[in-house]
Amino acid sequence: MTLVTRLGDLERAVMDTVWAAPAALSGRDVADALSGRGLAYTTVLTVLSRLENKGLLQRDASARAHTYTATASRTDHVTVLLQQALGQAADRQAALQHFARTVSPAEARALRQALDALDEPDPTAPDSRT
Amino acid sequence: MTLVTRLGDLERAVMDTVWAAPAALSGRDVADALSGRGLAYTTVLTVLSRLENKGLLQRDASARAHTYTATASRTDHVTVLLQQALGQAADRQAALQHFARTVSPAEARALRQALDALDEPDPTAPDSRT
DNA sequence: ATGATGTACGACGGCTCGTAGAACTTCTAC
DNA sequence: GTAGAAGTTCTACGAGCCGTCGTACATCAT
Repeated sequence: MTLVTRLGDLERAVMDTVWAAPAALSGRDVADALSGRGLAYTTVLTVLSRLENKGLLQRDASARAHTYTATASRTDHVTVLLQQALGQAADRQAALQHFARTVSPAEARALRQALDALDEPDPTAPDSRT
Repeated sequence: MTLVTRLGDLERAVMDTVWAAPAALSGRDVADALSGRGLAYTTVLTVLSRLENKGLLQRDASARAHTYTATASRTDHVTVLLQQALGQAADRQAALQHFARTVSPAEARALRQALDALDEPDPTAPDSRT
């Protein structure tokens, strides 16, 4: 598996459409959502197929009009991107520390909160040792 | 300014070489460092020029053999990559929280430490107001 | 049956990247 | 001061990716 992450502009727009939708979308649905671009319908279908080949979309071909859903949530996808970016660092910890200084205060709070939650692995379970 | 970040394999190898060096490197230096690849010397020069055009390298042409240095540290570069990845998220805070759960314990500690340091803006300066 | 709707496949043009040769410009060592 | 070494610039080509469709073929409803 190579890098899963080479997305062009239109590909990203299609993924955004799929991620924003509450349910599976047909090619027609996506084409309609992107009608502002004046694309041919087949263009959208081609991109959907390519995204399926890249493993980002899953196709349901049971009906005549195939429908597509994302294989991973947008947040999961961004996490992969973040890990890939981090993988470029020589010193991952230093890179993270540098990065931490570039986030907004609200984002810093969100991060800290998530890190704190890591220390309480399962807040719903009764503590096994105290 | 578009995305500064499209690096191919060889381009990355060259950047790694430059980042790993303590001082500016000539084309010959880089070519020697990458001699394992059996590249033509001019290939290395071409890549160096492209990286300069992308803004990742700075060229010193004062001597006959031009030398190159990185315009940003590797850590800075990774930070840009991380911010770009984060920019793909619909909900940046949620993405960060999700990401926080995927880092190693040591990385989590490093992150927390950097976040804590954010609360003490300048530990070296005397407090201007107390 | 016939038009509407849908999919599959192939294709083309632009751009990026790895790759490098050819031509031109200095240095340097006799 | 001249020949070769070493450097740079320019141009180019082939592969691969991406936006973009057209055409051909399948299927469904009327």
